[in-house]
Amino acid sequence: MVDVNRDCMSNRIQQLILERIRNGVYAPGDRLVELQIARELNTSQAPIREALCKLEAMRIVETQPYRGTHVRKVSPREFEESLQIRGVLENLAAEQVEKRLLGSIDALRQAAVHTMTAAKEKDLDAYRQYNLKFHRMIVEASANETLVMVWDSLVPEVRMRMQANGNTDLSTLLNAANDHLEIVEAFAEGDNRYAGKLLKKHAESILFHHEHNEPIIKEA
Amino acid sequence: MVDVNRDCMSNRIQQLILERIRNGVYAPGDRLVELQIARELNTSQAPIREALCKLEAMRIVETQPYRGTHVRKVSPREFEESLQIRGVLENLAAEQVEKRLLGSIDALRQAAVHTMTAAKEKDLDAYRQYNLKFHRMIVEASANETLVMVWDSLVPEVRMRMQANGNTDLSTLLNAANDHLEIVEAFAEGDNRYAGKLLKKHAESILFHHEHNEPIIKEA
DNA sequence: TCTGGTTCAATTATCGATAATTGAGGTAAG
DNA sequence: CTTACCTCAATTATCGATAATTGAACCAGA
Repeated sequence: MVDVNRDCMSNRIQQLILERIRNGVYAPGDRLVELQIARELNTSQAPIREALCKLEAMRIVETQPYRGTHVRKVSPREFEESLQIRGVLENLAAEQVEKRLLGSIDALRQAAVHTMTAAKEKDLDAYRQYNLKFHRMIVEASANETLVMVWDSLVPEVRMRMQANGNTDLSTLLNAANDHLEIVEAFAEGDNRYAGKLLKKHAESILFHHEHNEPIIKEA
Repeated sequence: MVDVNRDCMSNRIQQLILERIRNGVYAPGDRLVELQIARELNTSQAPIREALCKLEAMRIVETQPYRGTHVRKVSPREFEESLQIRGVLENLAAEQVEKRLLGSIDALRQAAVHTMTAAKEKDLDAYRQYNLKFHRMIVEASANETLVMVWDSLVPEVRMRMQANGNTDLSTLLNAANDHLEIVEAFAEGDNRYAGKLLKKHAESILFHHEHNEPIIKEA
């Protein structure tokens, strides 16, 4: 029995569904039937609806009146758009990173190193984890809460899309991990502006790889 | 009796509440009691909850478990953060605007002219309306749906904050409107890159005005 | 075959009632 | 006077049941 300890039922359910989408239990396009989940979790329809409502807000699922809720599909196009936007957001973040916040430069470097290790070992899960951590650390270091929120809102799409297609050949990962190391050093030298430019280029470079890599899964 | 014609109750209610927040019927910080609104609108609690859930997703209101929902207050800081982010987003948008989409260059110019007219006439409402239109047209012209969404998500905060404080002295508006005209001409000449830079500077300039203009209303 | 209508099961949207939680106010011990 | 502990009214979270809507299957007439 899966059980997350959170405040209200609806929040726990939200987490549960999110987890299932991550694990592929619910795949993009799948329909989520409220009463069905309710029965399974021994609750009523209400908390399920709320959970789905919040997930819709996160753009993880899509709901149409009287027609149900589906796990959202992220098109290659949308993936590319998100990536590009993340690029400029991270560029902005980097420029705003303050010295005092770079006390965590070692932690950042460590995350970067971890992505490299994961890339070499072809450990995709580990790569994703540390990649996410690396980028988020930078965004957080900007001390710009709104920026963090907006950035966060774009992450699920990227993750979902990465899950969906196989654009993860070794060279792409290695190049990306190498970018990370360069970016860390730019920060270490206090050249935030340059770090920002590298981050933007980093995003564009992944974008390039993606565009020239035929997606394995076709959209409907 | 206010009545919006939309599909489900919850959507209509969402629109209604949104309208009331815009009109100041519900002010920032106000608490929205579910059953109270339900009684007023002759519905049950459920659709109200859903409407509030969606508004929370839009970051118009804030909800804490068992502690209710309040109209969100946008701090000067958050306003500034949003503005800055909009700046880089619009910069990106401008770079992506395609020629064929600039068939609407006249419409864009018209919006810009309207902001100038409104500024001269000190018609704040009109200014807001055309300012919003002007900026959104550019973002839309990028043909980047994700960008439009992210940008949209930042607009309510700006509006709410503009409503809350009085940083609208004539010179600020006139300068801003003048920026608009310059931006249009950059687009007209096909120099999207330059237009993008102007847009970013435009945001920064408003930011500057805002930072050096003591907010009238203090935060709690 | 096609088009338009009809029925029906499945599902979402809404309802009215109940359980759970909070915050305010009171109260007594220290 | 303060702190910890109660009590209770107000409100949110959840429940079980019902109304509204959809989409598919079926059917009849051109």
